[in-house]
Amino acid sequence: MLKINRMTDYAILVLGLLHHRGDEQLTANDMAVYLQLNKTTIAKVIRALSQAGLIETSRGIHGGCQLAVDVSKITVASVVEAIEGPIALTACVEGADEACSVKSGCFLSGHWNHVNDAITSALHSITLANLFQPEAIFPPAEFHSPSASVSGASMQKV
Amino acid sequence: MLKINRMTDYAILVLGLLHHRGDEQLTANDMAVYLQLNKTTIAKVIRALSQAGLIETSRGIHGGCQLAVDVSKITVASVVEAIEGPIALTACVEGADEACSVKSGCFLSGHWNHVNDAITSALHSITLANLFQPEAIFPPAEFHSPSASVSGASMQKV
DNA sequence: GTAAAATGGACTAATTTGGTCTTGAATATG
DNA sequence: CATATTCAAGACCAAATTAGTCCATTTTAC
Repeated sequence: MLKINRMTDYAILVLGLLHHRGDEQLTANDMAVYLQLNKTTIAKVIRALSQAGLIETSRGIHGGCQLAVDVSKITVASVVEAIEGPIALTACVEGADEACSVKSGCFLSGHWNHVNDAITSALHSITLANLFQPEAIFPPAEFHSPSASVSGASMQKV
Repeated sequence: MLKINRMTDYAILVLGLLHHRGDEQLTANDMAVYLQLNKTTIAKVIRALSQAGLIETSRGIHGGCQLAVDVSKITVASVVEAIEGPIALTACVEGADEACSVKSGCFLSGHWNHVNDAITSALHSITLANLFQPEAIFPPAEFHSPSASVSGASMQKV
């Protein structure tokens, strides 16, 4: 269905929140409260983003998270890959973890790569800076936290 | 996960088979045998493709299916849309059946459209003719039917 | 009228995804 | 050093989605 899944959606909300808060270190708990999501769910997202190098985390009593990279350098593709792994629509795409078992004889061999490349470059061409409208994001007066079910970025089937 | 789902995969196999057979009318049963899939599953795919106008069907004792449009005119996007409905990655995209409930205040409002447009145009830019390599498709000597599980086009998570 | 074919809907099973829980490891503080 | 806090990691269960099957209906050629 070519849908963005919810965890990726959350990841974008998390990155948006970190961006909004600038240098401030936020804990998983802070963000869970703001985003009205479960703490461990946010923790999962944080871990994935941290492993992908998009955010920096520190443990301990004054630990928390910060953006490791400016939002203008973070593409939608990198967020998707951080959460969902390499972008590969089908088993026939190089780098997919489940290789096509009819490799040599497969009449689509190599051609899904074109489709996949097209998608990937489309996702690479859009940064989070493009996605976040600075003036619209997180109104300073009152922080209108989008809940999970009404999240602006919430995914759905295609 | 940005994956192509299995039904869409089957649809592409069906279209590939119809293309290979040229003018010949094939029944759902014929195709199910060739593709080693269940007849009713293929029937479902046929119905969707027929409703989308990509194939022509005729009922009755000598009924069957034929391509309604040349493969050079069929884009990957049109197949995806035929099977899965309008391409929309998120709830915030115009035309999605589940409207974003924080519309006015949503800080991502309108921006998912960019992502969605990028994906959609990527899928529109690739035709089935691009996808099928005429010389590699369905070797004339013996028809090596790719089974469901080993389908060249089989989907997987991304 | 009968057989073969698509149509359509309902239902069940399988898979995937999301969310929760528990345990462990790191770190600042006193 | 003990403790509280925080991220790390994996196991697990629940929910949602997708795939597949079945059955009855309609259409059409013979």
